[in-house]
Amino acid sequence: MSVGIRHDDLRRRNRAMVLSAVRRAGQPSRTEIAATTGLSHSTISAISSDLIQEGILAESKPSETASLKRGRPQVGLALKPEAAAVVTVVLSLNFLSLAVIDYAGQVIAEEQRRLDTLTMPRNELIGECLAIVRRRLDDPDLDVGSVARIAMGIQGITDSHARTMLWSPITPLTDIPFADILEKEFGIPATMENDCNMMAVALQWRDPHRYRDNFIAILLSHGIGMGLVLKGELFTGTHSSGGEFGHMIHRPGGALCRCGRRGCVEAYAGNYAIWRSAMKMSEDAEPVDVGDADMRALAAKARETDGPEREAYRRAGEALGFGLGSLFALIDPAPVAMVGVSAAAFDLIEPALREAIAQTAGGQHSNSISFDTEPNELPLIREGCAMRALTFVDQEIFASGVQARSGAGKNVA
Amino acid sequence: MSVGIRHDDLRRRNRAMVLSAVRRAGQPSRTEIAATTGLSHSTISAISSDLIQEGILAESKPSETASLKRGRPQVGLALKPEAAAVVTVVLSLNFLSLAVIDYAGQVIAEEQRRLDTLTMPRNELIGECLAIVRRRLDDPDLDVGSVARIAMGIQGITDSHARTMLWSPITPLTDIPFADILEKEFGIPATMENDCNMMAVALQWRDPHRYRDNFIAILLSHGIGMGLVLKGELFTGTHSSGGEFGHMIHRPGGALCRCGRRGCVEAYAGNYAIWRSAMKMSEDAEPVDVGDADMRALAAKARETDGPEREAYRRAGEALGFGLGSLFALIDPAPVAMVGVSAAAFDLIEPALREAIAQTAGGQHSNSISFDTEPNELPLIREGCAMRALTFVDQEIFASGVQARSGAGKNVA
DNA sequence: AGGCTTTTTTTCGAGCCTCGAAAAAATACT
DNA sequence: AGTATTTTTTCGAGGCTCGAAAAAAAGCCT
Repeated sequence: MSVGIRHDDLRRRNRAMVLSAVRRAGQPSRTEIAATTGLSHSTISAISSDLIQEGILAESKPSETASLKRGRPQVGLALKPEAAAVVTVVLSLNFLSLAVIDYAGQVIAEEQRRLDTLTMPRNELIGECLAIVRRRLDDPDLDVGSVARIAMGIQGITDSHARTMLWSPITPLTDIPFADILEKEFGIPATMENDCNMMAVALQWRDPHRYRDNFIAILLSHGIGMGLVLKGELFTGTHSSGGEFGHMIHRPGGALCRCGRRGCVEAYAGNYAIWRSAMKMSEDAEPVDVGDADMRALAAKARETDGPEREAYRRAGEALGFGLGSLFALIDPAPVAMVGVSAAAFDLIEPALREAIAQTAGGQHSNSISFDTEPNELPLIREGCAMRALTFVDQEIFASGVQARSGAGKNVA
Repeated sequence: MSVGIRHDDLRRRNRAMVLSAVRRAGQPSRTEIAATTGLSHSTISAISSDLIQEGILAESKPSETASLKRGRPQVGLALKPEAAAVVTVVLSLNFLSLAVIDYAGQVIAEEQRRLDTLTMPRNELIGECLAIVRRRLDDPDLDVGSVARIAMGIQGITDSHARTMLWSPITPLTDIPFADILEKEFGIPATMENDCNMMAVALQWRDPHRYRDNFIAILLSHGIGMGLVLKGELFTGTHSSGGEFGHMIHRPGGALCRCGRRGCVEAYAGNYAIWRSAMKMSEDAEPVDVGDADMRALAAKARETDGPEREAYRRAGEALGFGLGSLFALIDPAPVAMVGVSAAAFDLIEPALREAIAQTAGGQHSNSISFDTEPNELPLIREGCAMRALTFVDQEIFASGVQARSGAGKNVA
């Protein structure tokens, strides 16, 4: 089954450990790296000396705080920004955004574009995505040769290998192999990631204290999505990106969901569902798009008077609560981050949510389950894509040593 | 975060690979092992020569089928039965069973006992478990020194490290650290495993073709349990054994569940729930124990006439179907094995189950989801415990080389 | 029967890798 | 300026895997 460890894998893995330690810690000294990896000082010394020679790491001036101690001061190691670059492409409803990010994680270029994703034919949609990347790669200011990875993120379902968009609410089109398309066009390795998974990855980097080994990111937007990290690893389905929390069944045969089925959590907690309920429309009413501004107005009204608007949020909370309860029955409770427009209305959702979750087996100690909110999902998705792409470069390219790098490598003797 | 690879880990890991390959394949030749592990012939030769010298493996006579080919015949390597032994203890409702299993996986001794688990005080329950083990270890026919691991399985929730029984339907007692108790008493490393997880492990070994990377084992008995294998690995919760499929919410505020809450899948599909429904009792009626014979009679009656009995099974199927639908939304569909008394009544359950699952997002291709049934759970649980314990011996004891083994080692120079 | 072919297994030297100890480097303290 | 302290590098030892070649153990062929 799983394959044995060859002798050359050893160095590769330990180089990867060092890179990972540096990316996580920022500017760790060799001694710190030795401590976190458990490898000997001599090994760290050898590996970091190689990595510096190859132009992947650079020594940074000793941190000023260290001056208090006696002894030889530690010298920090940092990722060399010019060692490589990655490109992120995020496709969401009527909106396409791109960023170029250096190896140290800084944004060095970006571009955004509105487009009518719902009605675009297949060729045009793909064409726009390729064009925005090409424009940036053609930029003479950019060292094109150093772009080592493209990570595309999309709202919707992708396959478990992160290569193909299987289905998305932003377009009627299905099964677009974006990763293959990008790779063929630009000759740069690419992935097609699920938006909520990338949100989770970003949270892990933003707040590793709170979001480390086990947590849940839930997107409360038009639809309901989820990114799940268990035991420090992104959880995906066996075939698709999985984690379709929004389509767990809340009430069998219940309200009509955007997916065409009935009773999904989303059919009670998605923006369209809250809107439909607040407007006292039938649960069978066809889902409609609701703008962010309208949702904010709805939330304001719900806060003001105890009418159908407030009841709509209450029902959304109930659906989310029972859904989370079922999820917690499977994985045990974990911290939750609520992301998206309706996360700004979490005050309206939370009471019913907690009440519902307390009625479930998974929510036994519902008070100890903590929620955090973040109304803006796009920056998170981009950050997640960036970190995904960068760690790929760390683990799969730079860890392997001997690779022809055109960008920063040219200065090396 | 994760730790670097030391030089000495290399050998350990590769020895573990070889042992795993031999356990999986039965009597593979060195050449076959080299092929499956990807290691070189020289390495396999060196490692297997060590393992033979240490009394862990033994050469077996060349297989007769190979005689057709030219060339030097392959010589098979097999696990040496005397290299070690493990003990399994399975505790279920009013029933305690033990088995001693040799390193090659053959049962070499067993004992079973009835006891009144529901009313036994804490000390007695623990005492019975210790006593049954002690009796076997005191057996003069048994080479006690070679017992390298005890795996205990219990119906109920265990912690994610497989050390403590947190809760079980077979006793009102909670939080019994059986693993620690056994270790302290006998000085042999022990674990406390969840029954459904062990069913899943056993299926993986019984039919690796069907149950390999992704599958689900569901226990249809008094309660509803689940063991889940994803990407080849047993899935557990973050704190508990997790996978409490039976307590996902089917109908918010619905029928009374044994767990005291309402609307759980189990409150519709557990034996007591089917019985309650067939007897036209209220959904609020307190759950009662139903014997296996009674359940078989109920199933027979349901097959005979289209009355409340058949309807009860239909409702059970519906609950299981919507529950599976929600589960599949999270992990994507996978093969399912139905285990336990009510698996023998799966013909009564299946139609409604398929109908329900077809109404869910996860069950889009409900016809392609395949079900298998196995009415007897106890043998599976024992097998799972045995394989768990044996692979522990492979990976954690024998893989590390230099260890003082009393049993088979004494013949080594 | 004896030599030849084929396949499996072992042997042997080369090349890496990590480790521990000791040396070197760089700073604060006295 | 010398000493103590801490970090980093150097160096030799020991292990591990690998590839190539040799050895072993059959069947095949004349």
